[in-house]
Formats: sequence, C-alpha cells, structure tokens
Amino acid sequence: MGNSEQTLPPELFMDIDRAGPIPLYYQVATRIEDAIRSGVLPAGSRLENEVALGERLGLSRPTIRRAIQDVVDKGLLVRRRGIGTQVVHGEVARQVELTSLHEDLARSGHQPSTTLLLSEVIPADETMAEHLSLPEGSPLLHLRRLRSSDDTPLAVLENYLPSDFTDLSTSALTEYGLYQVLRSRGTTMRVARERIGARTATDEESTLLDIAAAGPVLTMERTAYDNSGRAVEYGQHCYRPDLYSFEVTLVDR
Amino acid sequence: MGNSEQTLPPELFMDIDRAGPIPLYYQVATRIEDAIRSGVLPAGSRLENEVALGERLGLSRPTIRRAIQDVVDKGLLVRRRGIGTQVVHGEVARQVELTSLHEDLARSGHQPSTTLLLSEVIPADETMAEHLSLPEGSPLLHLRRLRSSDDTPLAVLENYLPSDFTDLSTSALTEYGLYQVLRSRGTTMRVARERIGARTATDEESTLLDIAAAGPVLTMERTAYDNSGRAVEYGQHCYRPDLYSFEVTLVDR
DNA sequence: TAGTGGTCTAGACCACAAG
DNA sequence: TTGTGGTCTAGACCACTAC
Repeated sequence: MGNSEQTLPPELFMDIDRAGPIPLYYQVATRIEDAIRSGVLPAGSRLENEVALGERLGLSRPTIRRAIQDVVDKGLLVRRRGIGTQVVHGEVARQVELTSLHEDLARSGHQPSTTLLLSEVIPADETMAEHLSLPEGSPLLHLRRLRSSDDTPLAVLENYLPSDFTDLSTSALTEYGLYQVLRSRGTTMRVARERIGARTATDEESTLLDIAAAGPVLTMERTAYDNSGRAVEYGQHCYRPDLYSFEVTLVDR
Repeated sequence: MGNSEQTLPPELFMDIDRAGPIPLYYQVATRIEDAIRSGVLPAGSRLENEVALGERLGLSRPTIRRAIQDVVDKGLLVRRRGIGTQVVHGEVARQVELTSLHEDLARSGHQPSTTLLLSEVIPADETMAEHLSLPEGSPLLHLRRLRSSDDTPLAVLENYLPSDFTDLSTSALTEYGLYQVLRSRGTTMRVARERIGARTATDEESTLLDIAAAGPVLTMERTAYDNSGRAVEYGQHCYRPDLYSFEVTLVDR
C-alpha cells in the first residue's frame, strides 16, 4: 500500500478574502474540502504541514489548525503526530445537518411536498412533558404531516411543539419545512438528540406510505433545542425504508 | 420561562493537574460535563464567562474556549455571542462512540457474547471492492457473527476485511469485539461512515434473532478507516429493533 | 536528528445583544 | 456603554515518528 508522496495543493488559495465577513479558517477549510471532493487531493495523499501552509498563505498557525480540524471532523482527513495529515479513502457522503427533511430533499434536487393531515392543540401527556421539559397537561401543538418526494410518499411526521407555537400558519407548513417556518419566526435549532430505530408499520402508516401491510418502517424520534437550550420540538417520525436512510460519520477525537 | 441567573460553579476545579499528561482543556471539559450531568449546573443556567473562568483557574482564554467548545459539541451547552453560555435542557444520553457493539454493551453493564457462524476467505465482488478501495477479486476475510446480550440474540454481524487480516484468531473473536482484536494488532479505527436503515428480515435472520418471520430489522452498513485513512472494514449488520436503536446528537456549528 | 502534529500562552480587535 | 462570545496573531514548548 504505497502511500502517495507529499502532494502540494496548487494555488487554489488565491481568492481568500481577508476583509470580508467570512472567517479565514472557514475559507481555508472549504478550499481543502473542495480539493478533496474534486480529486485534486487524491485519497491517501499527504497534506502540506501546518506551518508551511500557514506561511504560504500568510496566516497564523492556529488559523490553519482550525481549518484543518474542521475537515478532520467531517471525516475527510486523518492526522497523526509525527507523521502528517492524509486524505481518507472512499467515496464521501455529505454529512447530515441540523435541517429538516424538507430542506434535505430540496438540496438533493428533489421536489418535496407536504400534506397536513392533522393540526390540533392537545394537553401534554407524561411522555411529551418529559421530552419538552414542560409540566404535564401543558397545551401542545400536535401536527401530523405526510412528506412526499416527487409525489411519492416518503414519511409520516408527527410533531409536538410548546404552546407559543400554536398559532403557526398551517398554509406555510405545506409550502416550507417546519424548521424554515420556525426560523422565520426567530427560532433557530441549535441542538437535536435523535434515536433511530425500526418497527412494523401501523395500518394507517402502511396506507399513507403506500407499502405492504405490516411492512417495516424506519423510525426517528427527536427532541430539538433552540439557541437558548430550550426544548422546542419533539417528533416521532417513520420513513419508507426502501426510499430513505440515515447517514452518520463518526470521528475519533 | 425565566432563565436561571448566572450560576458560579463552586471550586470543583481544585484537582487540576498542571504537570500530568492529561491536557488542561480536557480536565476542564470533563469537570464541566460532570457538573451538568450531576445537576450541579442545572438546565437553563448560565456558565461563567470565558475570561473570568480563565482567570479564576489560572488558565489562558484559548484553553478555556477549547474546553467549553468540547462540551458544546456534545450537545450539553449552547453559546450565543453577546449573551453567554447556557446548559441545554433535557436528559442527556451518552454519545455514540467509535467502538464496536461489543464494547457498547459491556460499558452499559450487559454481558455480551458472540457466536462465530462463519469465517471464510472470498474474492471481493464489485460492491466490496468499491467500499474497501481494493481491486475486484482481492481476497477478503468474511465473518458472520451472532451477537447476544445476556443470552438474548441481538444482532447478526457480517464483516469483510482486507487480506492482511485473514489470519485473525477466530477464538479471540468470540471473546472480544472485532475492534478490540484489531487494536491489539496495532490497527486503530479513526473514521467510520455509517448508513442506517430498515428492511424485512430474511428467514435465516429471523431464526437467528428469534423474531417473527418477515419481521422488521434495523440495518447498519459501515465502512471504517484506520489512522492512515485506509479502509479496513466493511460491514452489513442487522439488529433486533425491539432491543436496539441508534442515538445521534446533532450540533449546529 | 529532523519533521510532524498537540498543547498552551498573552495578548488584540471585532460583532452582537442588552441595558 | 458594557459584557459576551468569535476571530486572529506570534510566538513557545512538548510528544511522537521516522531516519
């Protein structure tokens, strides 16, 4: 397994903007990532060392380190003390981000659509109260939606939100993703905890998803928190397993 | 939703070892994380600001920042410029780490066991060759194992490894996890890319897992890379969905 | 011995939010 | 205006790897 010798990325760092609002480490990280994804930096090749790269670009070592570390965290690079930095082999999938299914689909070139099946206000039962850190019996907005991609049913989404969202525009929810609607109201998701599993579809789900009765579904349960750390969404979703799956990248730090 | 006022963590930073091999940022991060998990820092409370904390501990600001950022990346803290750092609400699950199912089980207090169902060397077909970045037809070690927890079947694990692992001790594989065996041979996993989905169990799987015929299974497909970025393991696994699920924490950076 | 990444310091200036 | 986190610099010393 002869590793490629040291490969110097050519001057594709020409267009770095030192004055603009985009952080320098981000600009560098983006260019490294692009070089890997485009094959300019082939799998197994070694990246130029930190100090040299910093001098070449006129940037300090911490800035370069931050840039490289960001790419490492995406699973594209591996670093070893005393050795250097190398490009990880294998095809690269874009990492799951903190967005909704709606945006994921739109970004990958599909035509997402949503049917609002149910919108009601209910009192929180013990489970919901626990997940949303609210007292039992608090009013919650309960949404049930059917998400389709290019007119094929893909997922049944069940969401619960605290009472200050009970006035959400139902028309907006058929047009945009839930997270987009919340963001336009000033609520931004910052942290989400998910549990991914599988089970047998209910009769209603198999009908909605157009799959065999008692067929398997992929499930995802999620609690999302806004930028103040408050729980603002709890969801129980199920997906057609032949059309959807979750991608995760794990990196040892 | 009155947020708690600024909460000063008491002197639980007393036992910081400046001379030892453990990084200072790691010691600080660990103590913050423990304070959150133990409830000393309650949900919603504000953390002391960076500079003050640094002065109090006699550490520089970058060191403190690194410590706090590590806790943020675990989904336990949320930061806002101009505001401060707050503890995220909700119960905290330990993050999935880059270890094998065997170690996950052992760490959570269960008694894992493994039955080696098959161990053979086969030529790589197109799919395996692609995932492992090897030429088609290369010899691969193929393992099929049944993983149980407390004598209950939990998962059927199907693994493929490059030819330099064909001499793996089969007896060790029934005693330890695959990753432990590899580590003892000097191979450490650094990056893994996983795809999680669901499907119907095959007849063999439903028998092995002791579930209903044609019942649902949770599936995970994974390629793992060592510290030089080389692909060293490809696996296709299926889990009993009533006994196992995956937890993921997403953080906006 | 030379080269690499890992850690740590002591400052500086800025953007953003609150009063 | 004040306080917060976000970015950036220019050094330093160390641990590990290869030769």
